[in-house]
Amino acid sequence: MDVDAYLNQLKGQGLKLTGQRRSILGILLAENRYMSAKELMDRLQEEHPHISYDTIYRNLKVLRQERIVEESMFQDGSSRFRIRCRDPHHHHFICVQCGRTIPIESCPMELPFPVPDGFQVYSHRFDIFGECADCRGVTKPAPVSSN
Amino acid sequence: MDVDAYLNQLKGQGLKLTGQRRSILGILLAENRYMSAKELMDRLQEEHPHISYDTIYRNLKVLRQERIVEESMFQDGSSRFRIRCRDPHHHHFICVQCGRTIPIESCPMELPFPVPDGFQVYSHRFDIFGECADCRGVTKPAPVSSN
DNA sequence: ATCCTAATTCGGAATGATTCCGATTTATGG
DNA sequence: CCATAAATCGGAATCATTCCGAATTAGGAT
Repeated sequence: MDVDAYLNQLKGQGLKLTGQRRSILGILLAENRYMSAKELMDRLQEEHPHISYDTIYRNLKVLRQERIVEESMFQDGSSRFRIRCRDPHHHHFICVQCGRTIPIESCPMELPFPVPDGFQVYSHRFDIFGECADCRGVTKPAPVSSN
Repeated sequence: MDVDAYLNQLKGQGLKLTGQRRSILGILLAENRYMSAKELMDRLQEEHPHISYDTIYRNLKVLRQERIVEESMFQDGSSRFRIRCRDPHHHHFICVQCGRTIPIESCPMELPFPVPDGFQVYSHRFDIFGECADCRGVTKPAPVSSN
């Protein structure tokens, strides 16, 4: 999927296609991994020297509402953002170094455990944190990240 | 397990048994659920009107290192703390209202999925967020959830 | 091409959780 | 009761995130 498809979706919602918005989308699409707001800021300043965090967070929120971006709270207490996976699964191996993600081929909700009486489930999360082959400097060929 | 057992463990490490430390342990043991630093502050001020956040966080860190307390990053980006479960499992239904936890009777790591080549697993997390029967004020069985 | 207006951006201030720091106090072994 | 390392306190600092008011801009209508 390319930037234009997403831009069209935004336009359809009456949202404006600003340079900042294009850049945020472009970076997230190119990187295809979890990024922090600060990482985005550093990259965005190349093209938009005066961009503010407000703009970054505001756009990330819009993109999240449009289901283009997904957000995950990391262990350090800050959010990371990435282009949303098109696949239905929602779980990843996550490299704590580079933010790369690799899909997990199953979902724990498939497991047959009992839900407590009266408990209303809203959401769940399942993530496996670690270090990817590249970041570990392992000699083997690195698995290609996707999704 | 009572407060004294934990206090002995701390004493064995050359740590001092201060009133603040006792109170923190006492509250966490009595509540037996995830609590925020602020919740602890509110409760602690009853006995220690001048206690500081520094003291709370410092003690929580010590207790975590002693494996007495466990910490979990919640979705709002702030940490919650609770007395560590003695059971080996580490997954919970978590009520987003009151912080109550109910153990999940399985662990997703039992599932047979492949680990990517060269990926070194450090940790994983699996939590199911929702609302418990008490907080929902339910008398009846709950509707079935999804996801 | 120009206008209009809602959407967006900007910079800086505000917020909230958490940590740091220097000065002071305290638990505990001897 | 002393010595001293451990712990506390209050307030300042930090970091991620949000808020706000004023200024700018994208995009449809004229």
